[in-house]
Amino acid sequence: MVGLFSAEVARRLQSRLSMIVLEELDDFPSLDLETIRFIAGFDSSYAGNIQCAVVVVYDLQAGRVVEKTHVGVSVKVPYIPGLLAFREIPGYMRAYGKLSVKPDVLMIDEHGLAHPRAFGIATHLGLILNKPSIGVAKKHLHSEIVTVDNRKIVKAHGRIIGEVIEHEKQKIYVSIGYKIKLEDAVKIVKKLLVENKKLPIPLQIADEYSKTIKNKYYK
DNA sequence: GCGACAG
DNA sequence: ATCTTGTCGC
Repeated sequence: MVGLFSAEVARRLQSRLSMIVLEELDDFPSLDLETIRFIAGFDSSYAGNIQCAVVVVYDLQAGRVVEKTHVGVSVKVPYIPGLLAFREIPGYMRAYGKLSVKPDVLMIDEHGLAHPRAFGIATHLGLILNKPSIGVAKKHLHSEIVTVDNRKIVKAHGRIIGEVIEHEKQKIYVSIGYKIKLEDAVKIVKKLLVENKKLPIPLQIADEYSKTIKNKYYK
C-alpha cells in the first residue's frame, strides 16, 4: 500500500527543510577548487510514465566521464511546478546508489534555492546526500534578477543565491543547492562550459545519455 | 481574479 | 519533459 501524494504536505515539508538550509547558508564552506575532482550530473527523460534517471560522473582533473549509471522507474507523482523533486528524486537516488565513484559535487539540471520555498531539487538532493550541490536550470522559476557590474545576480528570499550566465546565446540559471558558496558554484559551472554545448559537460552528457538509454530500453 | 509556472 | 509537420541551413 502506498500513501497518496499530497501537494500541501510536500510544500510544508519543503518550507520546514529550507529553514535548516537558510540557517546554514552563510556558513556554507568554500571548496578547494584545485582538489575538487568528481562532478556528478543528474538528468531525466521520460517514456510515458517511465522516468529514465541517469547520473554521469565527470573527472574534472582527467577531463573525461569516468562512470554512468541509469535506472528506469515508474513515476508516482505528477509534474507540479515547485514540487519536481518529489517526482524525480526517487529515480535519482536509485541511480546514485549504483555509482562506485562517489562524487565531490552534485550538479542537477534544475534549480536549487531559486525556488518558491527555497528548496528546489538541487537543494533537496544535496541535503539528502549531504553533498555540495549546484542547480543549473534553463528557465526561470522563482527569483529576482538584478544586474550588478554586468553580472546578472539572482536574488530570492532576501538573499543572493544565484547568477544568470549567458552561454551559446542561451541563459543558464545557476543557483546554490547546498553546502556550496555561490562563487564556487559559478566557477565550477564556468569551468565545465564548452563550445557548441548549451549545458556544462556533465549535464550535457547526462542529457544525451538519458535520451539514448530511454530510446534503447524504455520505448 | 490574473499571470507565472524547473521538467 | 514529450509529441510532432514543416522549414532553414550546412
